[in-house]
Parts: sequence; structure tokens; C-alpha cells
Amino acid sequence: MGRSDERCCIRTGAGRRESYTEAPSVYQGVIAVEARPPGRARRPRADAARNRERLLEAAKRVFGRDDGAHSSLEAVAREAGVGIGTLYRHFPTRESLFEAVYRREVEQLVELAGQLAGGPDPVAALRRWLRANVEFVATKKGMAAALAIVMQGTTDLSAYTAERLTAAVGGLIDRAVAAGALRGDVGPEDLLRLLVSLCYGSSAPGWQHNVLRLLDVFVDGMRRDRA
Amino acid sequence: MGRSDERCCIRTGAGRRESYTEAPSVYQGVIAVEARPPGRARRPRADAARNRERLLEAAKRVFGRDDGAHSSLEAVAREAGVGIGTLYRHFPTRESLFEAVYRREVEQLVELAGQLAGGPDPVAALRRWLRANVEFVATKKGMAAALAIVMQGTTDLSAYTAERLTAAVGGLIDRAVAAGALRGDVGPEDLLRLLVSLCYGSSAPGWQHNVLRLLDVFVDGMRRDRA
Amino acid sequence: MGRSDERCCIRTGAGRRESYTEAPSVYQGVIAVEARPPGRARRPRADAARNRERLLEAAKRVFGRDDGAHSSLEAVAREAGVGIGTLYRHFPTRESLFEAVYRREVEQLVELAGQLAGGPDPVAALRRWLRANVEFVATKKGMAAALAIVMQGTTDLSAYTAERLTAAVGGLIDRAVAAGALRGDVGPEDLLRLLVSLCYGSSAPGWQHNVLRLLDVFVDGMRRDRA
Amino acid sequence: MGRSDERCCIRTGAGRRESYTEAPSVYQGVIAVEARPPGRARRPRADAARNRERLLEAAKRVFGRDDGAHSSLEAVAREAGVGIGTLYRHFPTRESLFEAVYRREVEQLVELAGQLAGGPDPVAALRRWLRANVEFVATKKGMAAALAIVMQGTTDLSAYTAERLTAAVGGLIDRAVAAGALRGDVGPEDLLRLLVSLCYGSSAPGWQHNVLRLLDVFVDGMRRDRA
DNA sequence: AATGAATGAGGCTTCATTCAT
DNA sequence: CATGAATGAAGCCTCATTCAT
Repeated sequence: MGRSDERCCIRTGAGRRESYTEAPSVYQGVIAVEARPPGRARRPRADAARNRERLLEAAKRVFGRDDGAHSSLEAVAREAGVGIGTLYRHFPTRESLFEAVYRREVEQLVELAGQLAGGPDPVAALRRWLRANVEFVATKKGMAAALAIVMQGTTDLSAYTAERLTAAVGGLIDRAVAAGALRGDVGPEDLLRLLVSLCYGSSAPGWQHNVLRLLDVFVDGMRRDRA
Repeated sequence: MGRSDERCCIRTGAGRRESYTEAPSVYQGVIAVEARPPGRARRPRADAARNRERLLEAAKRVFGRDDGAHSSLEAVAREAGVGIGTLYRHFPTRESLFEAVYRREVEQLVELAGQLAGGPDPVAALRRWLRANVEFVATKKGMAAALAIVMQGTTDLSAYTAERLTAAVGGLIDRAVAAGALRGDVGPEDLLRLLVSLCYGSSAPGWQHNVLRLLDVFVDGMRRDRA
Repeated sequence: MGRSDERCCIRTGAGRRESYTEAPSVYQGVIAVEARPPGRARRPRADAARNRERLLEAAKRVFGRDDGAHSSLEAVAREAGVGIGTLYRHFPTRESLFEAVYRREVEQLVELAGQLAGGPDPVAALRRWLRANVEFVATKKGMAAALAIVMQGTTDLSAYTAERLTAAVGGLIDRAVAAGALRGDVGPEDLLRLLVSLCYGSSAPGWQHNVLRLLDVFVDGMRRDRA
Repeated sequence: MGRSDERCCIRTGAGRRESYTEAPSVYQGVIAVEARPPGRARRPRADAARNRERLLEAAKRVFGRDDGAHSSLEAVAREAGVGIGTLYRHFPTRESLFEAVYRREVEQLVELAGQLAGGPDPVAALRRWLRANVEFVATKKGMAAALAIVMQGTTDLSAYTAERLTAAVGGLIDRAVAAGALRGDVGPEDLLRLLVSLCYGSSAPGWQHNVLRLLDVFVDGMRRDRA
């Protein structure tokens, strides 16, 4: 088999030389924003809120484990330290739990896209956002499954989130296209699909490195100044 | 005693011709070549061969469905119209079934790579091979899962097949690199991973078209003459 | 969290009186004494306790049938009138069910040995204890299997119980040996093995009578005053 | 196989001192007599006879393994090197195979009883026969299950064999009773049941030794001259 | 006759989901 | 609200038994 070494110093498209370990991680400044449906009149009981929180955290941990997407809900409840009934009260379906888990994560990625939009080099911004995504998935392994679910767009709710995500990365792309830096026939859905596909199921050691390289090559392929 | 070895004795007719898209399909000439062990005197019983075949076809179909890799073996048996015991007789483990499923498909892809290697334009050859892959997956949806399994390289046996596949596409890449047409830092594993990732789980209408576009952009990114 | 520990909280009424043969039954005074862990605040749910009880009773019945040790757990659940899942909740392994079944019975036998230890004629005491055992098995047919399992000493837990039982009957023997009434080369394990062997699988009508006769002959063989 | 350690120097009832390894093994001279139903006109084909033989040997081996009584019939056929269908042709039911296996063994024990009947000391003859039984079981572990089946008398066929066995040991007992050496209230069925019970399921190291001791104590209990 | 392929019942176990407390 | 017990469907796998070759 190949290329296991990971010396990690590779040459991205235009000759830039980057060490992936040293690269500044971008997503850390992102603040977790928990969107809560505003319509609910009754303020939730303190313990209910706490349990909900615990469940989300536990779900992230459990789903984040290898092949975690198939973990039992009991395992999540156990990890959260609550009864299975409580889990069901908060998240009546497995999907609803997944959604709640990824929603906050996706929120952070949307946020990040907004922050990056202000920079001078639109292509670099796109690359950074992609890099942040990969790091994100690396940190919180469950993200891959979450993103995959979002992009398959099964539910109304996930459709909403997918939309937000698409809009965010679409903004980054559009700026670069407008600046003449990228060709215009690759849409945000394309990029997201690619991203999700590459991250999802990658588990071999060094996968981050490889995925980042592939993404860089891809962005190279998107560059206008070539061909 | 028992357990017929897993080497398959059935050949899919080389004459079937099916074009699934208007694009010129390249993989049709591929002939399934399967070694038959000469020593074994007793010819396999007709129904056994038929059932084995049915199981492989059913497995391809079932595993090819969404998240098919986690389908139950009973579902496969049901789809094949045989008893669960028959499935277990032919494929004592889940893995052995997977292997049998992908082995023949991969064989055809390897073959195709060999055929394409003779052409004048190495980059075009690579593109064609990728296109053939996508078509292949489109035709036999199970391929995606099969390839995914191969590339995760769990078993010794799958490792062998993965090697063959890697070597095949590696040959295509190397020629292009040697000709100065492609950069050298994208290996066959990279390309295969990308391919598998993109095909795997793509099910939306028009996914073929999209995947092909993305692959084209990626190969653009690999081009030497740019940058 | 989950898995209530296996310590049993239900006591069989000490007042039930059932004589299964005309012979004076000795074991009736035995009181089931079961330690209840004092720390556990939450009282077990009524239905849980009931189901646990039913399962134990059913297991005793089912395992008591011919070759009952190989009965399916589903048969036990069916006999108990509960779902298979319930069985698994209470007894996660087959062994744990076995243990729970025999533990309480053995407890009573140990108790009886203590009560008999006070009498004037040690050999008679031993005979009575053996007789009580046979009656016990006659009453609760499952005992035979239970004892058999105990004496095979597979698990740590069963080893503990086996120890208690051995100590109990050992006390009876030792007293008789010390009084010069019995020879010293037959240990408690021997006697228990004999007892279990004879009871286990005896099902022909009149087996009790026969087994008692054989045991009496055996104790005769243990008598010092002969030869 | 068998007879591993067995230094086994114990003191049996009357002070006789015996080393179990040195004791002359009695059953070896016994000739395997294969009773075949005489009514069958057609002489069996040579290969059929051979297969039948192989199956019996294989069954003895397989059933003789630990917990072998629950081995699959496929395992027996495999061990015999014949197809499962062949097994079924020869032994249409599991029971019939068991019977065929034990019949020949029991035949040998019957034979031995006849040989021993001629000796001067009838009690010693009985002891020797019991000893031979234990050795028999030790050598061919499957015997225990076989004997157990015989003595439970489920089938007509086994009933016949049980009768022969009972008659054989009955002869030994009767002689001793007639000579005034043993009490008359222990019948051959009793003794067989005891024997089977003790051997069946004994598997701990040194079990032979223990079983022999218990049998000796029991025979002591049968002695007339005492009490 | 011999073979071994096919079949499905049945045992094991996990889990999603409901519901009593 | 929280809890966790109860339930059974469903997947896994083995094997006894039948039957085509």
C-alpha cells in the first residue's frame, strides 16, 4: 500500500509550500451558537435543559467514535448519564438527535465562512475554509456523518441547514469567481459533496493529510488562470 | 471436504451490450476472465452454480442500495430467492461475500486499464478510465460499495485485489506523468479514494453527470502545463 | 445506571408448607434468608421484581426438565410469560441465570445443614440431610441441574456457592468422623457428587425411593463400625 | 488417549491396597462382537459396509469429545469422511446412530461379565466389573452418554440392550447374594444407575479415581457381613 | 449408493420503541 | 419530567433433514 509516511510537506498547486501541522487553525475562534426555536413559551426546566445538553454532548462523543453512526441510542443515553426515556423525550427520532447534533456544528462552519469572506485573497479563503472543515471533522469525528446527512437532504430540517451551509460556501466561491480567480462551473453543492465524500469514511492514519492534498488539487483544477 | 473454494466459475457473457448514457461507453469490451482450477474433477452442481450466481447478483443489488453495506445477509438471500443457509454455504462470512462480489468487477476494471494504456494521449486515457468507472458504478450500483470495501483494505484477499486495481490505475497515471502531462504528487490511491468517495452514496438524479464534472476538474488540477 | 445487580430481593414465604411424600420432610423449616443491599435507595419496580421471580421459577421448571440444562433461553422466557428481552435484562448471560437459580436453593440447604448439626446422632443427621436433598430435588426439580452446575464449579460465583455447600455438608461429615462413626476417606465433595449424580436425570417413577435406598447403602459403606 | 496420571493409590473398604494403574485391566481381551440383524437377505456392498464402519468409529470419536453428545451430525460425517447423506442412509435418526455406537460397547461389557462370573470371589468379581466399566468410560468417553441413554430406556432397541446389560450385572450380583456376601436389596438396575450417574458428566481431572472410590464404598455398604 | 446442496426452523442476541412508576 | 423495565422484531448463525444429481 502506499504513501503512509506523512512527512506532510507537500507542494500545493502554485508552488506554495505548507506544513499542515504548523498551519494556523482557523475554526477555533468560532463561538458555539445554539439556535433554539423561539416559539416555545414555557421556559424549560433547568434539569431538562441540562439533560438536553448532556445528550447532545454524549451523542457527539458516541457518534464520533469509529462507525459511531450505528451506535445504539441506549449507548448515547448511558454516555449522557440519563435514562433512555429521557433521550426519547428530547429527541423523538434518531434523526432528530442527529440533526440537533450537527446543527450546532454546521452553525460554526457557517460562521467561519462569514469571517473568512472579508480577506483579500478569495481563493485562499476558500482553501482555508475547506481546511477548517477537515480539521473540524478530524476533531469531532461525528461531523463527517453529520455533514453526510445534511447533504443527502432527507429531512426538511436538514434541508434548512444544508441551505445555510450551501449559502455560506457559495458566498466564498462567488467572490472568487467574481474576481476572475475561479471558473464558474463548480457550485457550492459540488464542493460540499466532494468535501463530505472525502471525509466520510476516511479513517486510515494520515487521512487528513491526504484529503487536504486532494482538495488542494481540486481547487487548482478550479483555477481560472490555468487552461 | 465441503466449502467450495471461492473462486468463481461463472462467466458473465462478454456479448451483453448496454449503454446507460449517451456518452460513448468504454468498458464494454471488457471480458470477464476467471481462472478455473483445473484439478477439481467434480463439476459443480448446476443448481449450486445458479444459486451462487443469484447470490452474487443479489448481493450486488442489495449492497448497492443506500447504506447497503449494512444490509442484512438475510435480505441478500431473500433477494436472491434462496434460503439463508444457502447463502452461508457459499459465503461463510460476510466478508467472503463482499470479496466475491467485488473481485469480478474489479477484474474488469483492471482489464480496461490495460486496454486503455495503449492510446496516444495518456491524460485522455485516464479520463476515460475514470468515466468508465462512473458508468460502471451507474450500471452496477453495487460497485461503489465494492470499491469502497476494496480500498479500505480490511482483508488479505481484498488487499490483493486492491493492489491489482492500484497497479492498473497507477500505470495510467505513471504514463501521463512520464510524458510530463500530469504532476507526480497524486498517486493511484488518491485517485481511487476520490473516485470511490464520489460515487459512494451518490444517488441523487444526475449524480453521474456531477461526479464526472468533479473528476474532470480534479484532473485539470493534476495537469502539469498549468501553474 | 442499568443492570441491577444480581442479588435477589424476593423472599419465598417461609410459611408455605408442602409435603411431597409421606416421609417426614425435614427441609420445611428452612427460611430463605437473602441479604438486601442497604445502600440502594430506589426500590425495584413491582413488575421488575415479579418478572424476575417468574423467570427464576420458569428457569427452575425448564432446566429441571430432562436435559433441561440445554433448554433455550427463549423457552424459559416463554414459560415465564415474559419477552426474551426481559430475560436478558435480568440475566445478561445464561450463566447468570443459572447462578441466580441455584443460589437461593443452595442457601436453604446450607441453612438446613446448620440446623441438623445440633442433633445427637451425627450419622442420622447426615442421612436426614441427604434425604432432605432428595426431597428438595423432588419438590423443585430444577435443583438437580442447579446442584450439578454448582458442583462443576465453572464460575467464580458458583465456586463460592459450591464452597458454602461443601462446608455445610463437610461439617456434618466431620462431626460423624470425629465421633468415630464414619470413616474419614469420603469427603463432602464425594458425597455431593454422588448426590447430584443420582438425582440428576432421575425421572422414572419411584426414583426418589430408589435414590434414597442407594444413598443409605452408601452411608452404610461409610460406617466405621463395620470391618 | 485416556489414563493420564492415575497414580491413584487409595484404601478401599476393607483395607485392601490397590494401585489403579497396576491393577490388571480386564476388558482388553474382550472381542468386539458386532451383532447384525440376520434377516437382511442382501449382502451389503463392500463400500457400504466400510462407510458404516467409518461412521461408527467417527461417531465414537466425535461423541467421545467433551460435550460430544451435542455434536452435529455433519461433524460426524466429516470425521468419517463421508457425505451427510450417507450418514442418514445408514442411521436415519440420531438415536439409531447412538444405539449402534453403544451396542457394541455394551456387548463387550456383557461379555466381560460372563468371563468374570467364573472366579472364586463373587464380590471381587463385581468390583472388577465396575472397575472395568469405569476404565471403559475413561477410554471411550462417549460410553458415558451411551450408557446413560441405555439406562433411560427411551427406545425399544435400547431397551433390549439395557436388558442384556442388566442381566449381565444381575448375574454377578446374584452369585454374590447367593453366597451370602451381599445383601439382596440392591438390584442390577440400581448399580447400573449409580455407575452411569457417577461416570456421566465427570470430567474433572482424577475423576476416575474418585468414582472408583465411591463405588468401592458403595459395595462396602452392600456387604452382608457388616452390620 | 454416495454425495453434498438447499432449506428453514430455531436459538442467540441487540436495540428501537413504548409505557408503567 | 425522568426513569428504566418490557417487548418483540430482526439480524446472526447453526444444524437437522430432505432431495437432486
